Amino acid sequence: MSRKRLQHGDQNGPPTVRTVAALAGVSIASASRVLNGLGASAETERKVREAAASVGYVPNAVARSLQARRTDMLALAVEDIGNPVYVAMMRAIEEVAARAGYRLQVHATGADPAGEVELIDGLARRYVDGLVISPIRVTAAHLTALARVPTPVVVVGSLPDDAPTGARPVDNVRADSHTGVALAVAHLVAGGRRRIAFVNGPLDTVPGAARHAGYLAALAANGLIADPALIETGDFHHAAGREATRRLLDRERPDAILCANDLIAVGALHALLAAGKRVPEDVALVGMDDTDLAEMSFPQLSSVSLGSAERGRIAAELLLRRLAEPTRPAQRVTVAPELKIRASSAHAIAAVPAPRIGETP
Amino acid sequence: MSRKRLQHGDQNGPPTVRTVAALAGVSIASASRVLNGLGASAETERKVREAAASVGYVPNAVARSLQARRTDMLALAVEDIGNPVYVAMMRAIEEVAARAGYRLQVHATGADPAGEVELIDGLARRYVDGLVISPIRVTAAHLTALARVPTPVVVVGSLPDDAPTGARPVDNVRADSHTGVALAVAHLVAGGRRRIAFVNGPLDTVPGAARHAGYLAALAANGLIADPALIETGDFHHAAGREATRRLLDRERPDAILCANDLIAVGALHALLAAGKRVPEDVALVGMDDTDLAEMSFPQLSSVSLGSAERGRIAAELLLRRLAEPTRPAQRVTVAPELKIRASSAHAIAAVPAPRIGETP
DNA sequence: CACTGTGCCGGAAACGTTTACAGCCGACGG
DNA sequence: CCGTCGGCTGTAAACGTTTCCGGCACAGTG
Repeated sequence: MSRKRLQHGDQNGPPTVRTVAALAGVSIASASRVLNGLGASAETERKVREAAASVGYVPNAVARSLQARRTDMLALAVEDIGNPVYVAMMRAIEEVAARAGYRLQVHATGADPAGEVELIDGLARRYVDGLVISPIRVTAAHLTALARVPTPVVVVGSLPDDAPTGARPVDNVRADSHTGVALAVAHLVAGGRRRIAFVNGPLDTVPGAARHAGYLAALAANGLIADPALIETGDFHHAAGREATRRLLDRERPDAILCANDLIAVGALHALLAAGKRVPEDVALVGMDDTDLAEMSFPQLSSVSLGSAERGRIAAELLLRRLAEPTRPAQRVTVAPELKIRASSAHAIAAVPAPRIGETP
Repeated sequence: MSRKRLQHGDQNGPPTVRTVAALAGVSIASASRVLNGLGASAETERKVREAAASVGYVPNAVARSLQARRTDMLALAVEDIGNPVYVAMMRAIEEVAARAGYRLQVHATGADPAGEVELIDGLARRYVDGLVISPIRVTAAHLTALARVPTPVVVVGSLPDDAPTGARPVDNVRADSHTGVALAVAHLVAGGRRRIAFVNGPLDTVPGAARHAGYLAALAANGLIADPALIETGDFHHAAGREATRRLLDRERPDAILCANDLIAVGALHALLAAGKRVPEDVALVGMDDTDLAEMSFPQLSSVSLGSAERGRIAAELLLRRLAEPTRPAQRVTVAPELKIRASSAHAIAAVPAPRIGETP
């Protein structure tokens, strides 16, 4: 089939600005100007608007993007878009983005570092104006990729302090797990608990490592000695939390359990109730992240909010700000943790504000 | 500032295919061909690859989209991207899309019908190749928008049967709430329950209406008479479920509660336990959607799976299929419900397969 | 030796916008 | 009466690709 290429005059496919211009009897420049609300005479304006309406003209976003060199789209990359923490983050980011006229694209990285790096490198294709990424492990490859990428990126989660702040400034928003854990431990101690177990996720992840360190520090700050037998690790999910707690209970008699995660905590609650323990009378339980799950369990779960939604909101705002102002210095924001006390760890003096770290009892 | 517009020869901004071509000493056509793996002599191939590597050339996705008239991007629009049902759906869609080389864009519509219609109409801007939308209420405006949109759309959820299957075929995947409710009721009846209450979401939503009708029909099929006092409605969330159940318990003595939703069911569980009821001994409890929550509550929650992930997967596949084959006839897929029996409704004969609807005991 | 394929190559058009620039025309001030 | 100015307008370039098509060199065939 040797059909000639379509010429401009043809009336195929959706109407373009030239269709409108031709119909209105003006140049495409004038048509474009009217359509964008720039100056034009009343007469031209009328003709163009009529023509556009009559053919149902809608501007093509891709062509506009090419010319404007912006896509009005942001991307979010997290390990698992089903994890409640990331869901909260995503929701906040979507909201900020939508309000600012940006659309949001999501990527599930599956915690594959190679895939994450590929994604970062892919930004050079410029299909997106900016990226929020929350890598669960940060490798050297991440850092070099970040240093050479031409598109603004905000990293949610800790970045090594010696990160090469390459040519491009990378904004960073992080949780303060360390203080968060301290709040929880102080609260449990204030409730008279002394054998405080800790069920953690993998130690080679950013949050796993931070929470482990925080736990040890908090025990010390409260004059307790860390007993390795009270520490269990699994992954960050619910089934792992249940198993880990089961192992723990077979071995020890903790009077409180701190979990690195609400998912783990819900699993722990399961194991505790199944073992006939009363919560909080026999064992107090505290989770982290303060996801929706915390309010949904019974008894309701005390949890340390690390501000997932807040971090998402801030990350999105930093990204927008950088898009507006590409050369401003890189910024690091740490959001303060907050302990939400609920039934799973209630005690007589629950109403007392959690003591500050460093106060030895 | 009256700086002259950049001319082609300049070496500003990121390298383009002309940069590469110039560097390799070939035409842009040849450069493009090599870069796309089309035919070229070994010599040309080498020169172009070297040039591309030396300047770190990366093709611009927007320009490519403009020329190819496709964006390799799909969109998902749901009321709330935080709702576990939609999260499951989104996860499945993202996976199918990613595997096929598409990216996924998400929109939270906030159940605003006007916004949804605007979104559908916005597809004419062609910033996306296809859309999966799950409107919680379907208005006439939705239907007319669907009929005129130039981009493939898959609707998840029921569509009126008399929907004008406009010029464009709209694929449709739906849950079978009706049968799902029937499974749950039959199971409860088989466990000896007779006063089966129903806590529903709003009746003017697609799922609310379907589940209500299913409940009435299932009671009738099992020879029970519907007691309006056993029916409560709220919204589809956890707090509403708790409140509704509280009201119900103040008034009635149900021996089972069926909830339109796992979120509602978790709220109901809360109210039951807080009221000192034993679950399932005093009151059996069954939710719907079989979200992750069901496994996380204690006791674990029986739930009717309506296949959210499955529906997402199918919707994505239908969309991809239609992109490949735009003119195939519209397809409607209904996914079969499945009752997952867990502790919250366990009974002596739980091992017996749920009786089929229509069998009167 | 003339003719016809066959591969490669480069020029240029096309995708659908926005916008710099120059031209035109009427008004207005000197 | 002339110069300038300001408002509109149209031409064309640009954003960065892909691809149609014509041309050219070379090999193979009669």
